[in-house]
Amino acid sequence: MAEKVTIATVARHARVSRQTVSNVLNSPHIVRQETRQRVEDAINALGYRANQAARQMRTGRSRLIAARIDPTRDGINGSVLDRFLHGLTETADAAGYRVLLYTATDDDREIATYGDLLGTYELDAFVLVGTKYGDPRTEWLADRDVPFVTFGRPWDALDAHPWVDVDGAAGTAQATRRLLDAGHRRIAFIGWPVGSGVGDDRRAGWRDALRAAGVDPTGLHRETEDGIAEGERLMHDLLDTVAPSAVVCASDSLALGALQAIRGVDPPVSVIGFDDTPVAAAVGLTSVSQPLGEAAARCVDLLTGVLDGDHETPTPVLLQPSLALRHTA
Amino acid sequence: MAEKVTIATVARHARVSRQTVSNVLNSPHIVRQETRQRVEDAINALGYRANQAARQMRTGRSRLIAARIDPTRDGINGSVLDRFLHGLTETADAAGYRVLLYTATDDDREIATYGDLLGTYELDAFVLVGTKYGDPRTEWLADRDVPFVTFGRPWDALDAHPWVDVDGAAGTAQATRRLLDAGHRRIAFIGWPVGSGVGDDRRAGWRDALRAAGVDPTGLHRETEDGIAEGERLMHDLLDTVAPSAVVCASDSLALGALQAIRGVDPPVSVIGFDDTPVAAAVGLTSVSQPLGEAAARCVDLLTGVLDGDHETPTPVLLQPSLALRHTA
DNA sequence: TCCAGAAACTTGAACGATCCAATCCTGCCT
DNA sequence: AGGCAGGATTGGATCGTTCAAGTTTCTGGA
Repeated sequence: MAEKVTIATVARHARVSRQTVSNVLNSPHIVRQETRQRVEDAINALGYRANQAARQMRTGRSRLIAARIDPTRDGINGSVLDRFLHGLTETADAAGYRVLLYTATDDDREIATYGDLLGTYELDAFVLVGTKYGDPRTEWLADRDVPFVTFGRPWDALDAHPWVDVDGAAGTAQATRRLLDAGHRRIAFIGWPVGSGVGDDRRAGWRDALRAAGVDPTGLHRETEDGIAEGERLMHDLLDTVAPSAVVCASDSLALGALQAIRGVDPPVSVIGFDDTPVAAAVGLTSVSQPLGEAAARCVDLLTGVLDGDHETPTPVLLQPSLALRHTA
Repeated sequence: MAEKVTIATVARHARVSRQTVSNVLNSPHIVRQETRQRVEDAINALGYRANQAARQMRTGRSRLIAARIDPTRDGINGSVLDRFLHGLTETADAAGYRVLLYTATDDDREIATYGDLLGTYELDAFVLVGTKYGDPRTEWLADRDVPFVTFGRPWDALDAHPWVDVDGAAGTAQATRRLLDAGHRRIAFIGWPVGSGVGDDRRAGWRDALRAAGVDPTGLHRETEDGIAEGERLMHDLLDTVAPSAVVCASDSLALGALQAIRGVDPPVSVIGFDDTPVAAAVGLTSVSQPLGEAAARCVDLLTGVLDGDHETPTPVLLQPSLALRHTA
């Protein structure tokens, strides 16, 4: 069994001191070219890798980023997180960071987990997916100067922290305009109850696009919790009352419900969902697509900016979604 | 700013030595009840948490488990990994371990990542999802005595390592029997090309169930790569040639394609998929459901067994799937 | 040739926990 | 009262790295 290769092993092999090896790794510019080469050769020859625990103990930095993985709720929108996490892992890796998972069933437990992760693992930063009004989590982290980024903008506009988000209103507006261009006028909207930032934003995009086209949106929208059954119920309600020729939904779950409700209706009602989930692709549902990989990459960018460099709060990033066209609209 | 709470702080507060505090944490039974209580009170009062880096440096154990997160491929089956990872994180957490994510585009890179993770982070173990014939990854890990578990049995039966799997054959057999019980006789199967362990296993379950019922499976199966379009194509082929009254599929993707192919066919053809993905739930597809949370939990069980205790190779675990009944069968 | 000053490199100490070996109690028995 | 056994407690060393401070080597100008 080969003995452990430490910085001392490399130093001996390259006939320099430990510190010089450390300098080659962390501040190469202060080491003479010739010496640096000798050390690098030794590192390669021995297959040396810096021990993260020892480094962390001295520097207090773990090069670990925490991200939460949720229980798959209704499942349809779950894959959004899945794709985001993959992007996050990939980009973080390239930046020399690793992603650590955690779960929590509610905000209190999540905050308790923060304390635990910070205390025992000395995590460098957190990535929060999803934000809401008066989010206690961001407040807690900000109070303790823990670096974090949210995927989802802060709806309070109280404290400014780094965030990345996708412009949901632009997405629904784009969807609505496409329906308008196709000749639709009675374009309904099925969304979430007023009060959720994301939901209100998506509804606003639809409403403003209609108004801009001179169409009165009054009475054309319905609100409910997310879910297929809920979407189906509200679509039936819409068909019975205002008889829209098209509908934009705040999620693919709702859109899927709407699709079931309009089965057999003639002329066919156009439906557009939101999130471009695998389900949408599977059933041919036109849907607003979020650039999740890009969003994850920008999250890492913001974090590394805070962690490795400038102390000023970086500029938030608002990404534009696109429309994945399929045969329902 | 409160200063850092170390084991020395706790010791001072409880009027004992550092070692006693360490004993309370690691070998509570050798400390007198009264003293233990005093130390525990101090720990709570100060909010002390053992620094993982320092512990790791001395013990060489990181209490970190690595799991791979794949790019979502066709997306439909992606949520399987999602749900597994969530279960893994939850159970690992309860056992005092954390899950670290990594990605890799091919086996060679994945193995290179193993070396990196082991060298710099001293990972305790790996969880591999999916196995294939002659998997180079398990070989590499086994050669180096790195603890690992696979979710998916070793198809070679060469080297025995701990694994957890779901009995795919039992799942398709159960699906097939349900169709037989409903009166079907011409029950087809759409699966993956011969040579993948998982695919062959699922086909075998269907075949054996048919034979057990005295039905000749010859000519009733088709093979293709996974995908909705592929499933649709092969279902059309089946309808044109053997005209089955029901079909069992190796995945929900294939089943979804089959569903599209039979639209309008009368009498309706029954379809059963595999994996019970969100898509299946959404479109009402009956599907074989894997106990993913349970599988993840058993993976953690096996790992902790290897890590914290006995040196003997633990017994593999084969879990039974169930049938999620919906309206397509 | 000599010296100042910079550059390059080396040495000792520290991070916070655990392990080891030595010491200190405490209760019990004679 | 003294001695002893056994468990409880203590100090010191250690893991591998980086920081801070010290020492040597190099460079160039008078």
